[in-house]
Amino acid sequence: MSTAPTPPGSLEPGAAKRATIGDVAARAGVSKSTVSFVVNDRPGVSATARDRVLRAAEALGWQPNARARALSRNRTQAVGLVIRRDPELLSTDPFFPQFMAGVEIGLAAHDYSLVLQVVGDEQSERAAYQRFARESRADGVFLTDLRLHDPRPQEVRELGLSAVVVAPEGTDPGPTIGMNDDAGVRRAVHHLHSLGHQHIAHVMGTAGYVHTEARRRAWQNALEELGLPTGTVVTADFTGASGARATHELLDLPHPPTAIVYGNDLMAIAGISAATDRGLRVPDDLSVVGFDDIPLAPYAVPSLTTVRQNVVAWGTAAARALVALVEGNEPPTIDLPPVEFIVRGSTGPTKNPPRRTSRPGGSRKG
Amino acid sequence: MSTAPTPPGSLEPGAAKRATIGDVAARAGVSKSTVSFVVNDRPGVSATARDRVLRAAEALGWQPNARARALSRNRTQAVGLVIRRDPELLSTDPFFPQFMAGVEIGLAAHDYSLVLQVVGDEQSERAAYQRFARESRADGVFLTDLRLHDPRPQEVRELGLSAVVVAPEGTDPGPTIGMNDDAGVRRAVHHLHSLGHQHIAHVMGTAGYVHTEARRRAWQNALEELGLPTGTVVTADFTGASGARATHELLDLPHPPTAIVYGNDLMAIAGISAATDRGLRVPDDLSVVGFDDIPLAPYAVPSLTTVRQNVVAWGTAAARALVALVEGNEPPTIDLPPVEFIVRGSTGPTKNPPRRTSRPGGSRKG
DNA sequence: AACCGCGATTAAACCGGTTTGAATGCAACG
DNA sequence: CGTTGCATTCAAACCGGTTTAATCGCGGTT
Repeated sequence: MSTAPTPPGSLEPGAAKRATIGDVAARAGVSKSTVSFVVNDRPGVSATARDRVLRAAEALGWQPNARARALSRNRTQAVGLVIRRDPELLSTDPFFPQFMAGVEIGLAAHDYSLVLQVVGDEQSERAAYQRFARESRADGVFLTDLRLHDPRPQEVRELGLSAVVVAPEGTDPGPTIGMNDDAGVRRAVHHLHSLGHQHIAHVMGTAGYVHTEARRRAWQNALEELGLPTGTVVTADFTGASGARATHELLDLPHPPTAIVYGNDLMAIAGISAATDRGLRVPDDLSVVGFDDIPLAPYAVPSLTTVRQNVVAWGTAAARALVALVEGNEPPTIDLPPVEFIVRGSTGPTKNPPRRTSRPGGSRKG
Repeated sequence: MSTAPTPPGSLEPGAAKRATIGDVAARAGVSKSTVSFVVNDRPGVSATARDRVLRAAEALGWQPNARARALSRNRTQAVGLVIRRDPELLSTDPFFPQFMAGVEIGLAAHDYSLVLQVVGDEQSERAAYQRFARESRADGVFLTDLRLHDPRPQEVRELGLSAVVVAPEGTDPGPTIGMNDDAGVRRAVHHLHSLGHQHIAHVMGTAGYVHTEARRRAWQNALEELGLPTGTVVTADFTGASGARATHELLDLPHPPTAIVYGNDLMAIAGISAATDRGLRVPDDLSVVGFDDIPLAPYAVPSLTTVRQNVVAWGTAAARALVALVEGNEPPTIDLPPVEFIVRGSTGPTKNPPRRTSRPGGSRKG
């Protein structure tokens, strides 16, 4: 080993302290103001001066310090995202990773950063927004997982933060990004109907969320459109365990459904597992439709028919809208790709008349 | 209640200028320095003065402005995480969400923020670290997904960033957080051996990653320990498609394995799907072991035997270590929970002598 | 009475940018 | 030739904290 001159993590000797705007100004033979004007593309700088400044900045490897800039501009040039999730759902939920990836794409062109906070409960969530605002850590925030009568849009705006709500248009008076992804549910029900199903049940996700309710309503409306009798709905909470439980509940009914539309893929796959445990075969005895099209969906046994929404595109659109909002520009017109309905192996024609099955004894998953 | 000029909650979107340290000082009848000393817990302030300051801050709802503080302390009080992922893997990978959640827990006590950047390729990744450094957006970074001979630890330190490497101890000369999760693979092989398996193959994740290679080596070493013949290994890339492909490849061999240990759950579940498509039954004809214990693992059909590591705890430990590093404190001693090996339905005794099967015609998943 | 020592307190400099208002140079105009 | 107008340029104030060095107050010594 060498005579390791630097303790791990400390500044390297090579890292001479970074150049400042003053250094650049001195080298270019102009004032700090002129340098500032140049880097901010403001008029009133001669071509020669601009040239000298750029050359000097280049030579010194200078780039404006975001900290100083944030202070004097009173803007952090960062947006915040608060993620509230059950620990279990956190690592399966396909929404956030994709949304974040999309946000980065939308932010990339504008030199904004994304500040993240993961919280477990509502109280911490509120504290997170307050912190973004009070400590000036973000100029604006995304609001996701909107609930019915959600107080957050109002609250964060009172904190002085710009906000973009990620939900179908009309959910909130402020700017919203999102679309009626429940159109996918409608297509699912029509698909099942065309296969001959008459008893189509629904397993809902956590009650109270806008998207949960929207999916339930879409399912219900589709049944009405088709003149089918009112279906059975069971409330679950998006976890696998709840999906399995809800499935058993439906299959325990005197007249069990021949098809179930789930609020997400995780519950749907757990539903397949539950049905299989009871000796039912999917799709011969029971057809299953999920929602999300997680990467595992094609590899479920049988592969899962589901609904896919382009969440990355949502993220990009939301980011662009939020940046525009923060900077006081006109929000860009957004054009989101439509939802897709993907037919795989878990749906098929009704084959057998409903027959009673029962839950297998004692064994518990987990 | 006092006549505070800006009681919390009365903020109008536009107006609402927040109290500054000067306002607090004036209200408490002391200087800015004293206020600063109080909020930073520095000695040399009388109890009465401290009391008055705290009371004034409380009344004004004041909290130091992170932007100003960042500038004068030359420290942002934020740490960065760069996520590089294939789009497909992004939404299935259980690592990042859990790691991030853990990081938040570790950061919470210290008032640090987490700045995130999601990138697609190596070049953008490098640019992301440079940006963190040049624009002073983070004081330190986490380095995950370490590759063999990874240049990043060196590079980011040259940029003047503190760094904590998330990898088994000894992988890097600097501070590392992580453990030999490959011990789980060893237990998996022993488990399979005890069930009577002699032909245990391995489907590797993307080559070149430290954890990929560690798992392969653990599998190989375990075979040697048990005196079993050298097993077959196929390289895949952690995606479902690659897992299915690798599985077919193994089952096409003249002497197909009776058990396969996969580099992650996604590939393992895709492997079950592939085997099922060929008419094999899991675990009777083929035993399968995954890695990660994603929430879906219990709901695969059959449920998946796998290895679970406490990634949240890693995140917390990594965050604590990074904050200590940034602040020049002694890194805390870390104590990570051991990996767990979870036996479910996808592994069982060898029942049938290996028999030839073949891939089903034409159909493609997706 | 003059002096010391020391904790408490504060004025002022500083961090690195942005922004304002005034000064400068120069050409065109009356 | 004195003005005026315009494009450049820059010094200085400012953003809201932290930090340094000097000052103040006061009891105890000599």
